[in-house]
Amino acid sequence: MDAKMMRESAANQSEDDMCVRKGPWTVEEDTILANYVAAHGEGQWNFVARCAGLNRTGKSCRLRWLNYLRPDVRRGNITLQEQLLILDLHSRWGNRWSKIAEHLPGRTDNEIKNYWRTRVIKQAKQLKCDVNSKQFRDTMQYVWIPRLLERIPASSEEQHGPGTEWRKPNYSCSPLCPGSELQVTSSSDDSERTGHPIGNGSVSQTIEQGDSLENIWSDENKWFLQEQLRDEVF
DNA sequence: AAATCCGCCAACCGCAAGACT
DNA sequence: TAGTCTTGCGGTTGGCGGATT
Repeated sequence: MDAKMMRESAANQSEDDMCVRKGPWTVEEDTILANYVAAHGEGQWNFVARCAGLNRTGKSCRLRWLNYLRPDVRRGNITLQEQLLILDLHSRWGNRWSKIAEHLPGRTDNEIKNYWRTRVIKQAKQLKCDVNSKQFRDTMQYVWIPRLLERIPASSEEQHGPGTEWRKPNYSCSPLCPGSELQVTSSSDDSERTGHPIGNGSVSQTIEQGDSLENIWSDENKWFLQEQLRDEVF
């Protein structure tokens, strides 16, 4: 089919948009879409939607295929390695979900985005800081990422042979930004749960020139942060 | 047992960029 | 060059199911 026919087809589609189906996909729809893509390949999603007899938009078909039906889509929990990679890549590229997803084979941008919003932003809220703040980034870089590295058994590295995307990042405590302040706020629940006398309030520390996180945190601050993070999924 | 809350995830929406006419 | 359409991306929402009250 040439481009002209595709356009005519697309033009006719606008009439059908009035009664286009939305919401969850049925097994029948999945089968139709999967069979059609298997026979004709990906792309031209508006055309696919129309010719496969699916009362869906092209966008909806594309999304369903990429996020669910594609044979190489990986399902299940995000592994520790994947978590680490997401944190690492997000620190470099920000919310470039599709770019990050390129480095996690089988994972979709949607899945990574959901992971970030449900897990990482939740952690930031618990720490009462903005997810884009330097405070949170430092906490991630100097606390969570090292903790993840500790939890990844050596054997798991063997599972990632040559040619795979996974690599163990080399993190070090570089000097922090002078003048910024690290702060963690606690609730009475924390002291009740842990028995530590810190109680309500917050701990904070202003960063001086040349400081690294390791040497600026007092023992109490370190302890508090560890307690905050002790049971986290990270 | 019923009601409510909350986390997770699939799917939708709006926008921007690029291709095409 | 302007208009139209497709594709891809990131933000947001709604519903489901498990946990809690």
